[in-house]
Amino acid sequence: MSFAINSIHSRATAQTTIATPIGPLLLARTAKGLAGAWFEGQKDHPGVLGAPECAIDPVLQDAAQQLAGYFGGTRQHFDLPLDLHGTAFQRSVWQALLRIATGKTQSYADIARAVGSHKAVRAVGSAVGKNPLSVIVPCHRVMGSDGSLTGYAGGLDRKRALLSLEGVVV
Amino acid sequence: MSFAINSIHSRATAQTTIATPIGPLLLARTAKGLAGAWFEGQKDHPGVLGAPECAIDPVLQDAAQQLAGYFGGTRQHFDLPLDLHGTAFQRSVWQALLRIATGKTQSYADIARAVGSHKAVRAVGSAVGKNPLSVIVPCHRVMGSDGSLTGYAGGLDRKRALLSLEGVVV
DNA sequence: ATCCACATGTCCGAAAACGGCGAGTCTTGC
DNA sequence: GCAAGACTCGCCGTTTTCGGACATGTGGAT
Repeated sequence: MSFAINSIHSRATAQTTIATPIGPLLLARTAKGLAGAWFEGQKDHPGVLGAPECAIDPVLQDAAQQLAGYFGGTRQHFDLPLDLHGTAFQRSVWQALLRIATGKTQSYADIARAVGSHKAVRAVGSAVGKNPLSVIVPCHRVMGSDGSLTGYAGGLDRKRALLSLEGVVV
Repeated sequence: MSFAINSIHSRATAQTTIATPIGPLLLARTAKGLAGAWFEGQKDHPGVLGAPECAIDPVLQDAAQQLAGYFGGTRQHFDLPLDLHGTAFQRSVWQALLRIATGKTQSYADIARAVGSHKAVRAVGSAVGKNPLSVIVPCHRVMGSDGSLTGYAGGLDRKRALLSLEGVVV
């Protein structure tokens, strides 16, 4: 097995796996901030990371605590240094996701409008699907224009659970 | 809730509800004339209209008075400006209805012949069923070829009552 | 280099379903 | 026999549904 240059595998400086109500979540950081959060079995889960397992890393520890607050229902948004790697288009999509408030949802078309090209709906779809920071970058708040629960790299059950936790009725 | 462009909801300029022996009748007008008359509980009753409730509108007042005369048995036909919206076929059917005299009846096949396509009997049926001006456009004067009382958007009881008021024996 | 597959949404045409019917057949019950 | 139902099928405008084409950015396969 080989990994692309500059992938998370070569950049990660620390990692840890925390428990959540919807399954273990692997957190990874780089020198610049939190760079990855994948549920077990998730589509882009990197598998074994070369980085040292380190539960006392300040960023990871902070993330774990904020996530605990989120799943406990007491925290509405995250405040962490993020290191998002992707194309310019993907980053603008992910930024748009970060602007969706907890408990709200938007459609893929809404995001497309927000990033300036209202017809790039499918492109938005694949960009959303490649979000490296589950939960923290709230890609679960994106639904079809007709209100349908379209897809989620971590499985639709998790998407439903997250939305329901935020008080959204599906 | 949203309404189709160009529906009665966006065109109505005034409305009122009058009492009749067979239940409340909602009247609505547009700039061009009387455009709607629906009994309470009728199939296509538009529900709440956005138009201002206005009992002293000249057209509505005139309509109310003529209807009072009709239900009192002293008036045989109406003389009002009408604004009928529908497809070309529907309008031709409604025009044919207007030519049926009080106290007379015709069959759906008769109407089909009258509008030129003697085989479009079922099509006539649905057009008649969509008549927006109950009583005034006398869709209640249409019966099955065998004399049966087929259907009425406001309920068969009302159809029976109107015909009986006009002296038709069912 | 090219092609394909995607966590979509909009539009347009074709096809099918749906009636406030009517005429023709067949089946009952006298 | 013979009338009054029950059933079938054709008829036609309207409405609803369905399927394909298209627009778009990226990554992986060929």
